[in-house]
Amino acid sequence: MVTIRDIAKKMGLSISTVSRALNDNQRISVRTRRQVKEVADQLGYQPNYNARNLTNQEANSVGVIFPVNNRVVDNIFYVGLLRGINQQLNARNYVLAVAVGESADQVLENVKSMINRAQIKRFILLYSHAEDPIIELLKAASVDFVTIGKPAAGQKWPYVDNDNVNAGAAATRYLMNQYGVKQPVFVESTNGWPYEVDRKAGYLKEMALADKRPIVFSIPDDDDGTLTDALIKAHPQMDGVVAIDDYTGLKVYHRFRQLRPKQKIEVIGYNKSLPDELVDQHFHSVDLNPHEMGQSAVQLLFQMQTDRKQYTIVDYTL
Amino acid sequence: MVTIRDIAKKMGLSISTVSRALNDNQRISVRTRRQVKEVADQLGYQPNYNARNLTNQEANSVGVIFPVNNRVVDNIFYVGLLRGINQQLNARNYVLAVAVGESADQVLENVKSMINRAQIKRFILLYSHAEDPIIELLKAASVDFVTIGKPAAGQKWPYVDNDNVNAGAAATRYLMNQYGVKQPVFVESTNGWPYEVDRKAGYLKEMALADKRPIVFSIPDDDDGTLTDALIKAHPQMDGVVAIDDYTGLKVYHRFRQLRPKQKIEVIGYNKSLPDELVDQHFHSVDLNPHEMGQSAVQLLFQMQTDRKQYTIVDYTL
DNA sequence: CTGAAAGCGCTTACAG
DNA sequence: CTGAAAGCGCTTACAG
Repeated sequence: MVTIRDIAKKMGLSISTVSRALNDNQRISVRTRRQVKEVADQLGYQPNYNARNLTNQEANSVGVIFPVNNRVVDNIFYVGLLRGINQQLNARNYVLAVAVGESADQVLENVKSMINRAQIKRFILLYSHAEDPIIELLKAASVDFVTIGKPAAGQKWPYVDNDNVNAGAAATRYLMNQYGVKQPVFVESTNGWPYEVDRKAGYLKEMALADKRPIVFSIPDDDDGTLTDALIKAHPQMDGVVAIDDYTGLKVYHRFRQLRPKQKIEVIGYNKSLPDELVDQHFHSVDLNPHEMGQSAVQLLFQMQTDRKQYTIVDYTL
Repeated sequence: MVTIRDIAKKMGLSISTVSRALNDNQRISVRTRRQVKEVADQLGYQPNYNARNLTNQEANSVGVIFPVNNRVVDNIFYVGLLRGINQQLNARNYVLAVAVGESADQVLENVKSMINRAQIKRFILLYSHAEDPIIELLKAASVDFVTIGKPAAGQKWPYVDNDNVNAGAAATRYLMNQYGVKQPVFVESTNGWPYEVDRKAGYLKEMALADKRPIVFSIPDDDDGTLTDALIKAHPQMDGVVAIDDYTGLKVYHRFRQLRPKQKIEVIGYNKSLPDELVDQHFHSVDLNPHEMGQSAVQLLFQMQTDRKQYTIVDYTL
């Protein structure tokens, strides 16, 4: 292993100078800096992260925290985020460390260990929940973090998100304009996540603009189909669905097909969870561009101290 | 931050003794060990990983490497693996570091940096490809690694896998016995991955046992449907499909539905990529238990030096 | 513009 | 059974 000591010896400089040169310290002459870097390259020098982190009292890692109890289809979205995040981290010579577990306690322990033992000072949460013990921990520890998804009303922290009000309106418009849907229905869960509130607001706005009566289904995630069926039956005029996500959209679509096999319906969800080849042509999805969201999250995380910038909005694609 | 020095001072011991006691060194009396640990707990001592890693010349991290160019539906499987892996890593006070990128070169650079700068000595590959430059790098660097999926014929390294021959036979039997399928067809890609070879062998074995004529479709991943359609048309008697994976299975299922809407068909794929609520009741899937595979991968990775154990077989669920 | 020295928090060979 | 000391590879305040 070649160290800065080897470079120093070879060049007849002190290790202080070599260290400073490699870090582009202004106090070292441009010429020396260039020479040191050349020799470093030539010797195949690679900085030892553990040594640097020990001195800096800070790891060059970002902790990426997964939600507990997520749906498997959402995993598709998370890996998109991971790719975007890691692309930016690599460019900064940072390492992506993952915190994921079966229970909130497991993840909490994982994150504690990242903070206290690994000395990780920056985190990205792949979700945004109100009253999350992880968020409390991160705040208490005074480390930087960014969430994917904006915080609930009354909370405030840096985040990356889409413009969900617009995305809700655009999806509604899409069904009406592209597919001639007369009576789109909005389907939400009973969780009331911030993005649900916003997409619904967009739907309601668009319905008002089109002078149509809005219809909202609130279906718990664990509904076995009974409630979904009842709601479909209660609204014979529905011919389109704006679903809060692909999972919900596909569930409603399937129930609808069972109940009214002959009748036409267009459904749109969010997340682009499945490629077009695997879904029916009447099922659509808004792409939230996870790769770009991931990249933006890192950018936000690394410019927070200087900018105090609070959020980034990423475009959706329809 | 409390360090071993603080514990030593408080107890009137040397830091050597404290370090040894915390590491359960036999040379320290059981009594002292217990006392040191008690005081450590009481003070809220947390070991500094960067310091330890610097001394040990080895990071307490495992690099988890994603494939390039995977299909998005496979992401579901990868996150399952990640959860299994991290559960075992947390128990060992290890950190999960991810290598993922858009191109083989990006990932290669990422892994190089993990080896040379972060001093990571153990890796898990979430895939198993022949002639992979990453594998070559890991071998050349003499670090330990385990792949998910067995190596191609002629290659040899430690891995975790299912018994794919059995899984191929079981899926074929399942269609015939549970759903009365008369003529199951096997659909593979043109990639020839080891698991394809094995699942096909299982299918062929089962067909021979049942005294039926095997039919194999080889469809390139990028087929736009033309070849799939042609093959379906050429085999009017097919009433069941054993597909190499869920992606392929769903594609064939959709084409079949378009071509012969009235005719009954049962399809089975692999990976349990989608929850039951989201797929038709005639679509089935073999669960490869990624969570367990991930756990086994870590166990194998940590007992390699002692056992020279070469692989672990994890059960599938049907 | 450059260097000598201290220090980050551990582990472990050597000594007793 | 325990301790003093060296060392892992960096960064940086202090000195010149």
